[in-house]
Amino acid sequence: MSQQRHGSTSGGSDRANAVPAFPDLPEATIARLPEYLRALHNLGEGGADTISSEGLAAAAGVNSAKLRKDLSHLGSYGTRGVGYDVALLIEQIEYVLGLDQRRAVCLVGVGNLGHALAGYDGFASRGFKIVALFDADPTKVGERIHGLIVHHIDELPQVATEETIAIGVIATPAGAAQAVADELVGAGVTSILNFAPCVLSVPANVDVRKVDLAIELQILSFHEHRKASLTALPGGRSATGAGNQEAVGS
Amino acid sequence: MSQQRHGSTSGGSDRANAVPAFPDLPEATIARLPEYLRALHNLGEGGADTISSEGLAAAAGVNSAKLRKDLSHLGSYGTRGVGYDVALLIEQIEYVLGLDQRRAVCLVGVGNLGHALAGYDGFASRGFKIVALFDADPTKVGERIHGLIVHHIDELPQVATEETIAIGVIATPAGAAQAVADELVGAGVTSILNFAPCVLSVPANVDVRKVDLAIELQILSFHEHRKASLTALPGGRSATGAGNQEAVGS
DNA sequence: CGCGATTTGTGCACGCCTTCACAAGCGCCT
DNA sequence: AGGCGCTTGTGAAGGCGTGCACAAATCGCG
Ligand SMILES: NC(=O)c1ccc[n+]([C@@H]2O[C@H](COP(=O)([O-])OP(=O)(O)OC[C@H]3O[C@@H](n4cnc5c(N)ncnc54)[C@H](O)[C@@H]3O)[C@@H](O)[C@H]2O)c1
Ligand SMILES: NC(=O)c1ccc[n+]([C@@H]2O[C@H](COP(=O)([O-])OP(=O)(O)OC[C@H]3O[C@@H](n4cnc5c(N)ncnc54)[C@H](O)[C@@H]3O)[C@@H](O)[C@H]2O)c1
Repeated sequence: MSQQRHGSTSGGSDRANAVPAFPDLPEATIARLPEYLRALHNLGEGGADTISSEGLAAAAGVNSAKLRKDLSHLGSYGTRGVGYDVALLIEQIEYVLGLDQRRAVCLVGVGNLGHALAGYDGFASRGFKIVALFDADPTKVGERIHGLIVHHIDELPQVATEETIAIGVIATPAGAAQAVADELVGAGVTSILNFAPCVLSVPANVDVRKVDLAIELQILSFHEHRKASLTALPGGRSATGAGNQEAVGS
Repeated sequence: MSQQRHGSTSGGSDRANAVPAFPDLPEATIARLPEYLRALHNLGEGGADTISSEGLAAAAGVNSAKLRKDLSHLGSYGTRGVGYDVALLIEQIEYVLGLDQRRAVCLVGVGNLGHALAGYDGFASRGFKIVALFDADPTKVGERIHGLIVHHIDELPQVATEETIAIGVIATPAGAAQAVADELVGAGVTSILNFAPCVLSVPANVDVRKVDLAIELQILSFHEHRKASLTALPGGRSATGAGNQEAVGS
């Protein structure tokens, strides 16, 4: 989820002022919208014109009531007795998420992980485009990866003036992440996706999301540990095929 | 996953010190423990013997009250007026997370991403060890990556009998993920970390966590969209920056 | 034209999580 | 010994999210 909400915790005003184009969606809802969107695309390719909340919920791995409530936050785009128009709903969700406008992404740290990310087509397929790669290692600068040339990190300000970069992805070692974040912020980046295992400090108007594999594994480890300590008296396995899924979370 | 929240283990049994099966920690707390652990290791290397909740909270990017409440769930390992003993707390958290026992991990799908994951030392540094790599592509089988040989996916059952594999990591295309998950479950894996953008269906006793880059980017995109539609100017800068994605309980 | 089947949208209750605020505990200094 | 400052641990309040259950809305059909 997001770490820094709107900065004003004590500011009494707020509330109901923001009427830009859409209401303030619950953070939990926002985190699920991309999942719905993916499910909708799959369904659309399967030839479905409309889909019920039950069906879409199953495809997205969530409760149908939750899905309906989530979608109700965007407005009423369903038809009672029928379901949701797949194409219309895709359009709406993409609009709310701001996916209708191409967003420029830059990637800093073209190492093991960065290399994989640079070639990931999951970026482009959702309106994101990697416009620049950066690294501090002179031996990597100039290298061509998936059609992009690796720039030196010092060139970031200049590249940023040529093209407005909204999102920066950090794939450097943890020790360099804060410095990189500072440079990204200085270059005008307002959203950061951080793969380095460390806490980043950024201005309040910058959003940071973190992906940490080690944390995911440790959470799984805890559940393994717990499961192992319950084997004494398991009480039976339920063979339900119910899928259960952790969300990301945010 | 299932939520058994009956009062089963309640009662007045206070297992304040040491060992056995532990209380049910809130899922939110579990997700933060690894972050505390990382911060503690950093602090420990910095030479600190004790750390206050305020200091540790800052290092982990959370509220200090939250941190204290989280730690209180594990028992009382702090000293009022002084703080927490770094080494002791590390030991306790590692125990609770089950990191004191080495957990065998296997990785399925040695492509772009899988290749990077196979070489990631963030696994080993927390008690995890990749014991096997699998892929379906005959041209990749036999390849040696970071000291490990890539096996064909069909060999999974056999390898699993040689070594108990607790955790499986899926880094295949989405279309193959469910089939791979089924095979992992069949081989006795009870925890899965899924990088493929799809919903997995597994038995109730298997935990699944999902990491989806595209979702992270889309959430950032939403906030970009929102920020762009607000022409107001924000205020100061805050020093928080933890990212944390949350999720629902397993 | 009305009726039943179907599905959305939502009021409501419940439980989890966060955060505040403070008493209790601990060490140190005088 | 006693006071004082510092820090933990926690009770309580409030907010957020979830899921149930149902009224309202819509379609198809006789
Ligand atoms: N490899 C993985 O599977 C994986 C998984 C999860 C998280 N991570 C994390 O992602 C980060 C990168 O991992 P990796 O395995 O790719 O490491 P890596 O060492 O292979 O790559 C790091 C890259 O960052 C570059 N770099 C270093 N300092 C820089 C700076 N100041 N500015 C720009 N570039 C700089 C290096 O030159 C190198 O190319 C690490 O923080 C790691 O913990 C890696
Ligand atoms: N590359 C990235 O940066 C990135 C980032 C996030 C998520 N992902 C996701 O991770 C997954 C892998 O991405 P990638 O870029 O490495 O793809 P890739 O095509 O490079 O690698 C996929 C690998 O899986 C193997 N494979 C296919 N079917 C298999 C099966 N049934 N059993 C075992 N192995 C099988 C393929 O042979 C291939 O080696 C995809 O689902 C992708 O969406 C990738």
